[in-house]
Amino acid sequence: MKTLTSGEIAAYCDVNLRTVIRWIESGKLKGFKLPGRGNNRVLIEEFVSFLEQHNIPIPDDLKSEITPSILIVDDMMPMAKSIQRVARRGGFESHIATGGFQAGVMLSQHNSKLMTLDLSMPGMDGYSVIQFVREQPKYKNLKILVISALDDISLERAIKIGANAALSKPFSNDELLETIKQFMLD
Amino acid sequence: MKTLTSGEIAAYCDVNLRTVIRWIESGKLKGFKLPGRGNNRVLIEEFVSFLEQHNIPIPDDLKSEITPSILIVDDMMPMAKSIQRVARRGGFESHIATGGFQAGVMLSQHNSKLMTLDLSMPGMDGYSVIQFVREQPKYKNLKILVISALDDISLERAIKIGANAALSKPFSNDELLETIKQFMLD
DNA sequence: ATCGACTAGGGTAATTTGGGGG
DNA sequence: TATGTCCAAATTACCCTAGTCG
Repeated sequence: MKTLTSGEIAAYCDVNLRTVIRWIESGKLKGFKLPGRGNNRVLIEEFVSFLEQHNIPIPDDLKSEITPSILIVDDMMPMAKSIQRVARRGGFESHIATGGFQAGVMLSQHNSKLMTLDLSMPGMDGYSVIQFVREQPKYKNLKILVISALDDISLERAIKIGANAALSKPFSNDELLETIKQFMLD
Repeated sequence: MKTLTSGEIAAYCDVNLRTVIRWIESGKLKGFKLPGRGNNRVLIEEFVSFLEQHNIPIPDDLKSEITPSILIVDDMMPMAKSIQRVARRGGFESHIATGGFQAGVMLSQHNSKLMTLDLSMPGMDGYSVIQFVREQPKYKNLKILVISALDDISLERAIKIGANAALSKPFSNDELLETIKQFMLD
């Protein structure tokens, strides 16, 4: 649980300490008070969303806390690494999950904006993953990019049940990067 | 009776160790001192109500202590339902995940205290699930109960890599309930 | 131009929090 | 690793002034 003090926030926003305290006390910036004499603390996520709401530029050292990333779900590590390289070329951070369970856990641990999903992982039903994700309100903004060597019918089915796009293997790195960009840059 | 050290509380609240000690000594946070050098301990319930009282966000891994629930991971719904019935008989709330991905997502959503894991799910490597969970500090308190029809060697292996207990099928409902109680009631 | 309401910031004293060495 | 003590730094409350806007 990373928190910021009112002083740190004042420095980030280049305003007076008192002003920050007023933001917090008026509820504009959500925070909480320590038991002592009520020193204020603000969760870093709250502060970032506060900055976004008011179109205040986000300092670089805070950006890393919330950088939207890509979750690459593929049991074939070479393939996953290859996708990761392409993502990195586009300047996007990514994480690799080689199994369904890991994917589910990592999805909530990272601020994933896009999930690439290999449909034909042995023993993992990609369709049910898509369906399950689409039933979760928490992930309604998550983009799903299906990557598979299956036929077009299968890809269309994936799209129909909630995937945002599908790439059939083999595909060029440029194609992949373009698709990634499309989702990551909104 | 689960307790926290002052250091753990300091980490949870992102404040200095000394600050925590002062909170305890001033009575703001109720705790007690060990006979030896007077090291402080705080009951987990006291700490949670302290957090609530001061509107301090409650860390995820403490939430499982407040409303403990069970995550039942089994692809065979009848089996899962059966386990759930037994759990309910003991008064425990539970959720069912029929796939690895679902399990991973639900684990983080419910902050489960106990996960029952069917080792022999088709296409899902239970061992790698156990290993992965044990690598996650966030789930260091999660108890894993392996349920399987596999031989004893397999169950021992599961225990060795991090499962807390193993039940081999078939087992009686009473056996299961006893094991569940053991973990859920600490 | 003046007023009133509001927001931001300055100064000070009191308190809390944090850091180092034992 | 946790504690007690001492000290420095940060934070807060309170009272105040300056600026903005209608």
